[in-house]
Amino acid sequence: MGNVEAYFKGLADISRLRIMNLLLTGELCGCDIQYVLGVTQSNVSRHLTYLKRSGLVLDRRDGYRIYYHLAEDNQPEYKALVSYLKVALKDKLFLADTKKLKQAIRNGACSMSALKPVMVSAQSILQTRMRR
Amino acid sequence: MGNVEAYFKGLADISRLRIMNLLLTGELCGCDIQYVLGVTQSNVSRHLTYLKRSGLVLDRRDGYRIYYHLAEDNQPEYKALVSYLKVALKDKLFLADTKKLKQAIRNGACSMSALKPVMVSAQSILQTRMRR
DNA sequence: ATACTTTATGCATATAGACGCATAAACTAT
DNA sequence: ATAGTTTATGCGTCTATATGCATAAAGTAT
Repeated sequence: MGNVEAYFKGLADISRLRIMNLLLTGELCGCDIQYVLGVTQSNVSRHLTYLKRSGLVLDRRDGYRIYYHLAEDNQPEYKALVSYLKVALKDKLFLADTKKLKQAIRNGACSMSALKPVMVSAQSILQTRMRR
Repeated sequence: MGNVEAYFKGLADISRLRIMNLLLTGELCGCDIQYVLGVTQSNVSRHLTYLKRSGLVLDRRDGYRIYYHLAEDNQPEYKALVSYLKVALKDKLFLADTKKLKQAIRNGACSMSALKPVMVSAQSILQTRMRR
């Protein structure tokens, strides 16, 4: 499968578009993404696997967290795609997600807890809520 | 479904990417596209229906032919997408398709037969071949 | 009317995608 | 060791796509 086809298949889903929108703001761990999207953990994991398989996203492990980021591929195809996404992801849903992410980070969500170990992560809040 | 999501779903298939690549060169009827892609007529028709439903392609009837063309949407999202496609569709397959299309037109394929009614269309050649 | 060209669609089938639940796996912390 | 946090995956289910064949539908031409 060619790169372009893989890219489009990777982006042909609203959840994955929302994830890409969040990753445009920088590197994130899965629990941050789960918190913003409000879906199950397995759902986020599978979409991230799909994005990695499509060549759109890379990851790195840090402790028990895995941080995901855009592929930063040097190929002009990829750079042009990222430019397009920045223009295209302007719907209410995407803006709301970005806002929610920023609030979560301000409130000491997952991506901040490396600096503030006392804070609990976004996912742990979410899972506690779900158990009730 | 938002525009962007519909666009990506519309482009998440190699046949539809090949069709978009051909339409970047200008308006075409279905039989031209069928000839270049070398697939069945119902296959082309269904992919074109999908592209129309996604808002990527429009059509107009002229006699018993239907001509398909890019949507020429004024929305910046769409213009940026077309710009991206022009950059991204550079693989061998797409270049070969474009070349084959130009040869077919030179040889009096479907899209030329309005000017040269004596010529037979690309599809009629193809269907005759298939019948044998 | 009839034959011809082009396009669309009903039907059947096969594959891929999306989802939640439960659980495993990787790693940390005590 | 044991408990906790985060991520991945096996399983079942449901929906969406992709495809070809045959045929209908729309329009042309004689």
